[in-house]
Order: sequence, then structure tokens, then C-alpha cells
Amino acid sequence: MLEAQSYTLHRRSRAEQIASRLGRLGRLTEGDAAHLLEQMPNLEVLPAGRDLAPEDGVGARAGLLLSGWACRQRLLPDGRRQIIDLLMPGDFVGMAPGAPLQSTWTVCLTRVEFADGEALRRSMADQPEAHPAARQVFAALARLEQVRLLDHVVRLGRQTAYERVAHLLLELYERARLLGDADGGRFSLPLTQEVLADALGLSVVHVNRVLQQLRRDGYVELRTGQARLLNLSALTRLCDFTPSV
Amino acid sequence: MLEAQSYTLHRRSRAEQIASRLGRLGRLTEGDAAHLLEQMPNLEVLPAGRDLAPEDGVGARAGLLLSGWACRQRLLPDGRRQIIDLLMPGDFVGMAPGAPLQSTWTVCLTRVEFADGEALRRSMADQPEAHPAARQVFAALARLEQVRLLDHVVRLGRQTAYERVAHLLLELYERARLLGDADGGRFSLPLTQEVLADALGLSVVHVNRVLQQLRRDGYVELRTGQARLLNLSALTRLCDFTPSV
DNA sequence: CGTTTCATTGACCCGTTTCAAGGGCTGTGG
DNA sequence: CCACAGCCCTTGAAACGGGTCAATGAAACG
Repeated sequence: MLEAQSYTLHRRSRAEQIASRLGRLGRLTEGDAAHLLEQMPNLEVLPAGRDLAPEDGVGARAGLLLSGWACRQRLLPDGRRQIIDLLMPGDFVGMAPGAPLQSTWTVCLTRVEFADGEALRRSMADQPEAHPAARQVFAALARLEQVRLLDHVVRLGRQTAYERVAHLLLELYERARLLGDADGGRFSLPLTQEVLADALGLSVVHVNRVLQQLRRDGYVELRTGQARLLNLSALTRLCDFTPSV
Repeated sequence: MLEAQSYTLHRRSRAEQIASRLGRLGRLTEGDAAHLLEQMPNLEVLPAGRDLAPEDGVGARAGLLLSGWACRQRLLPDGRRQIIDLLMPGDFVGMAPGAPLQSTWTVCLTRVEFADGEALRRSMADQPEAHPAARQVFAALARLEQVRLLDHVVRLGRQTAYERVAHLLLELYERARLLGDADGGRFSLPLTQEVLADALGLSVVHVNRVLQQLRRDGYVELRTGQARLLNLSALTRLCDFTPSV
């Protein structure tokens, strides 16, 4: 009972954050955005490691991350893993228009609270005209995801380990900030160094060393799931970070 | 006069190839596809190095590559370049639904024959319902491009130089083959090793050495703009290549 | 409290980059 | 027809960034 109530409270404030974010994103009122969120009322709780969407697309879940982190990833036959994109609270999964993207696999990295959007997704697919605001928002979000992917390619292809880590931290900070979940460089980062390594195409050991270098250089503080970035302007410059809306 | 006629002939066969490719791609007849191509009749010839679409989106060209190669790329302040995607004959540029993707820059890598699709693009944006077939095709192509981008991320993040080169060559071969421009492992590849390097996140020197290794191992033959892949099955296996429709 | 997961550190190795120079091909102008 | 310039490919030697292996600590967990 108390548990359920605290969930409700939690959800309400999350919903407000997200509605506000969506409002700033597209040309829709916060009322529209709130209405959109009301169409995914069912909450699911998933443990770390649970699939959100398997590679073959069967049993894919569409919805919204209310809390916790997940990632889209791909595995090579010998076990190497590349993380394509990190998903954090406030991010939607599988709601973009068009068929779901094959050949990618979505997994929870932490315990996750997930708002089921399957009904809304199907409704949008069946009667597109009925959801103009939702379509617009999800199209805009898909475009942002696209741009993030381009950033990721550049990071992996042409940046040093030091730059890569700095760039990714800035991206995650910026995304948290847009949701109102971060300020003054501080944000929640409940990821292991192994996850960072698999996202950045580096080894765990080297991520560890680079993080320490960033600490020594006075750019980063890390404490149990919390990160703090210092001297944001210098950090932004050194890795050529450009925020994308 | 003779020149113009040969262009016409050239274009007709290209158009047939592309119509056939598009037909197999979506659920549209070759008639639909041919009709689509008729809506971009104007031909432009651009020299190597010419922009197809600048980074700010102003003056972006939408259309179809009839011959020659181009790439989407991004430059770092210190001159490093990362090629996001290679564009080859038969590829469309900037025709996907939705606003054009910022923060990326498209340049011709060789002399290019380009069919202007600006009119069609604008018509599709203004009256979406008037072009159901076209919308479907371009959405499908956008999805393919997405999948290619995922492959690219994995290549850059988690594959060795040897695997990267093999993987990219297979991808380009597969794309040429789908257009009917390649067979028996042979296809046209008018790219410098510098371009390959900037696509694969490697140095030119190392690309050169890897190509030689691939030659010595009996996987690749290269002659002035022509490539030939041998032992496709082994090559496919060694770099975990998966063709995507 | 054991057990597991995660962060940390050192030593060594290897893939890849950098620097530098030479060679081949193509186009151009004398 | 030759000479030259420019671009691209090729090769070697040396340096370096980052990976691998292995062991220890520290914290979270049941």
C-alpha cells in the first residue's frame, strides 16, 4: 500500500518532467504530452539483465523508461559486445513509427521501471491520423536518436580514449539535464565501467585508467552511481562536444 | 548529340536496375518504381569534392546517385575526418521523410551523375497522401541505412582492422550486387585508401597493409577501381558479416 | 560472514599510428 | 614527345596507445 503510493508519487513527478521535456521538444502543449503519457498507464518492473527486446523482434516491448538504465547492443560470435545506445530514464523504447529495427537487442542494465506503451504503439500503427501529436513527438525523438548515433560513430572512429569518455559523459549529462535530472554537472550514472567500455569500444582496464586521469585533471568526480562534471566548458572543448537540442 | 544519346542509354539501364531493386525492396510493382524515377528527370553532373549537402542543411540537394560515389562525413576541429556512410550508384540522398538530418555533410568522392529529386521531395512533404508508394520505398531505404549505421558502429567499436576492411568490402559488394552491378565477387570500387581509412577509423598506411594482407590471404584482388572478393563464405565468416536485405 | 561483483594496479605485449622516403601513374604544358 | 607536378600507393623503422593477463582491494549482497 505504502509501496504502491510511493510509486504513484514517483510516477507523477517523472511524468511531469517528461511532459515538460516533450513539450519543449516539439510543437505540442504540456497537456498534449500529459495526455500521451496517460495512454501508457501500466507499470512493469524488470530486473537488471532482463531483455526489453530480443534480436529477432519477437516479444519486443514498446514503452517508456521511468527509472533505471538499459542499452541496445550487439554481440559478436566470440563474445565481444558493442553497445549501440544507452537508454536512461525518460527515454522511449520501440515507439518510433515504422517497423521495429531488427538486428539489435535491448537489455536492462539496472533494475528498470517501465511504462508499457504497446497499446499506444499499436493504436498509432493502426490509425495514424488519430495521434498527430504523438507521431510528431516520436518522429522528433527518432531523429535525435539518429544524431546520437552519428556522434557515436565519430567517437568510435576518430577520437582517443580520453576524448571518448569525456564526450560520452557530456552526452549523458546533457540528456539528464534536459529532463531536469541533473544540474551543476551532477547526475546519476549507475553504470559499471564494463558498460562504458562496451559502449566506447575500449577495455575495462583502460576505461578505469582514463577515468582516473579525468579525475586527476579535475574534470570528473565519481561516487557510487553519481557523477559530477567540473569545468564543463573546457571539457566540452577538449572533446568537441556539441549538444543536440 | 552523341554524348547526350549515350547518357540517355546509360540512364535507361540504370533506371531499370534501380526500378528492379526498389521493386524487390518494397511491395510495389516495377511500374510504380519506374514512375517514381520518372519524377526525377533532371540530370546534374558534379565533380569530385563538390558538396551535395552542407552541414547547416542550407542548399541541400535531394536526389539519386546515378553514377559515382559520395559520402556523409563529419570533421573534427583538428582535421580528423570520420566518414559516416558511403553512397554508391543507386543510392538516394536526402529523400527520407522528415526533416533532413543536421550535423552531417555530404560530399562527392568521384565525379557524380545526380538525378535531382528536389521536386519529388517537396511534393512528398506537401501532400504525403499523393505518394504512398514513394513514401513506403523511402521509409524502407531509411531503415536499411539505419541498419548499416549499426553495422558501422560495431565495426568501429569492436572489430580489428582486418575484420573492419573485410566487413566493409563485403557490405559494398552486397549493395552493388543488389543493384545488379556486381557478380562473382567483382564490383567497381573507385575509392582511395584514404577514404577507406576515414570510413574505418584507421590510418591510410594501415589500410594499405591490411589490404595487402587480404590479398596475400587470397581474399581480395584490387585493380584500378575494380575489386574482386574471393572465397566469400570464409570472408563472411571471419568478420561476422550479415547481409541485410 | 562468505560470495560475488566491481574497481584498481602493475607488467608486458601487440595492433596501429606516425614519420619519412621512394615509386608508379596520370594529366598537363612546353 | 618529354618533363614535371600531383596524387596515390607502398615500404620501413620507431613510438605509442590501448589491450591482455593476473592479482589485490573494496564494496554490495544474500
